[in-house]
Amino acid sequence: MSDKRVRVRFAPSPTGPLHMGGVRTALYNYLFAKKNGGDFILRIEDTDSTRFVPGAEDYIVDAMKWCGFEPDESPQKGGNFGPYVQSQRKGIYAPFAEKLIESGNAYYAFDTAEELDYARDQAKKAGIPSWQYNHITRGSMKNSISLSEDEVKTRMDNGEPYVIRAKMPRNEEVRFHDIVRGWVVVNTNNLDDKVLYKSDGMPTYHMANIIDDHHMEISHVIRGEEWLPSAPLHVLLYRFLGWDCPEFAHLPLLLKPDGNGKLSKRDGDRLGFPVFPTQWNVPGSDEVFSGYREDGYFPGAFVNMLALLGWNPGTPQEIFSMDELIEAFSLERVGKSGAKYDPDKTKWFNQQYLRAKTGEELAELLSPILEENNINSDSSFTAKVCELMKERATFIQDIWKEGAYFFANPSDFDEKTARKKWKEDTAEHIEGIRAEMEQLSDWNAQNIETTFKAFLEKNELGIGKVMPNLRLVISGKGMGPSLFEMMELLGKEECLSRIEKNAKAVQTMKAEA
RNA sequence: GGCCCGUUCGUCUAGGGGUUAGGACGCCAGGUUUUCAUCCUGGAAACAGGGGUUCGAUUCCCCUACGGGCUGCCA
Repeated sequence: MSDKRVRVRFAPSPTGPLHMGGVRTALYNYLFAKKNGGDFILRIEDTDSTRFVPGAEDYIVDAMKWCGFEPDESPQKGGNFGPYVQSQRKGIYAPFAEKLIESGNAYYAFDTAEELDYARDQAKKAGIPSWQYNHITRGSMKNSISLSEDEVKTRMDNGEPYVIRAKMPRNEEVRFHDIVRGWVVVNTNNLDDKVLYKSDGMPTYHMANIIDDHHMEISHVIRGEEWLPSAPLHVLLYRFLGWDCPEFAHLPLLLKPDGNGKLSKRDGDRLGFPVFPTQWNVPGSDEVFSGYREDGYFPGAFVNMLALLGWNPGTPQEIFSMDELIEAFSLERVGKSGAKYDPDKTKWFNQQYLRAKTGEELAELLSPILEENNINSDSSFTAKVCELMKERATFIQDIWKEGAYFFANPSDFDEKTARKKWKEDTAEHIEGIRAEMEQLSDWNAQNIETTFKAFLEKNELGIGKVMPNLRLVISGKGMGPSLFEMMELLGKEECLSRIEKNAKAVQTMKAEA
């Protein structure tokens, strides 16, 4: 590693929402930059105007913000190396393409899309699965190497569309070091003459990438493994232009939890988990892709999970704040092999994060859900409910789903409990308990429990015979947190009224069954 | 097909020439609990295969198999 300032970039193309693999790439870039006191840059690579999707860029920015990390330089924020959108940098690329032509490392090519298709088609018929535009085939195509100087000039003068292709050297070993993978060696004979500059006047990724990374003084290129095959081309391009090559780190891919292949956007809704950080509504259609945010995950839990998918700190620690991640992160500890995504582990992370929050924090997060359900609840009461419920919840919604009875008298009663536990004499016992409790002046869990147990003893009743039924009339459920604490929280008046009202309701339900 | 990358429990992974191959998720069993959850204890569960090198290989090398990526005027 050189003594240059660390500057890294995350460079998505605005062709859709950023999926979790992309978020992880961005995260690793961010962690690496912050760990090394450097800059994290967001650059939008929109050189393919045909694939532009409205809203995608905003989505990317918002999603990163939700995840808890933001670029130091970006289209929104600006910076000293802008603009940060490639379509706005259009003018700077052409001279470098021309420079490559002059130095003999690139050439003009006039082949039309149809002609290229034809060549590929012919090759396929001859049993060659993938035809390449390379040192073998370029002589038989229409380009400034195969054509005479005059003909090239004529075509150009006539305004015939052309592209600029890189001219791969023959039989040369390209070696480069990858921080994750070590030395990678490729022979140029296996490389094709990639298009660098398109006929629409825009550079391709390969060209734009190299030029921008150089001008933006990017020190480390941290990107997905899918770029590994084109890295030798990039190394060559730096060399042709006489520029220093940044360090490379190619990250392993995120794989589908089932079967094979890399995680793709349709896997989530197929397998029941989001692949996107936040929900994505496909523009101009009703299609919606679910997001971690909307599904109730904490951004910290999501990011924590993602950080550990392909990287590990070398210690048993699993729960990390963003600052701790920055402190612990290093590219050397990034794994080499693809990681199958495990939705269960993500849930576990969320549970850990939920449990670490205070009742007050959870109450704050629960309040919109209460509002949706037209519940008006005192915030300190809500906080106590959250405190009591959080041990058995994975998501904030669980607190509502499992504990709605704290906020309103239940109208449904667990059938299984009613069927198995509610006997002919139950109503009588419940009423007896109610009467005893009515006498209680100091309403707290301890006293409620004492009173309850005294009643059992006096009437020689087993705890299992009465308690589930009492829980049933208080909460409508067969299980949940400590019954006495629950009753304390609900208050004397509410409990007594529920016992009376709900015992009758259960009785009726039994009779009807 | 070609090129490149990879391969430790089901999954995420630690480790690394001599280890009872460690942890986490999930799973199972027991304990705690009025119940569910939590929590505690325990359990099943892995070095892809074959050749080398070596006193010794899961670890180093080679081959095979398998997996993945790339193979566009997409990024």
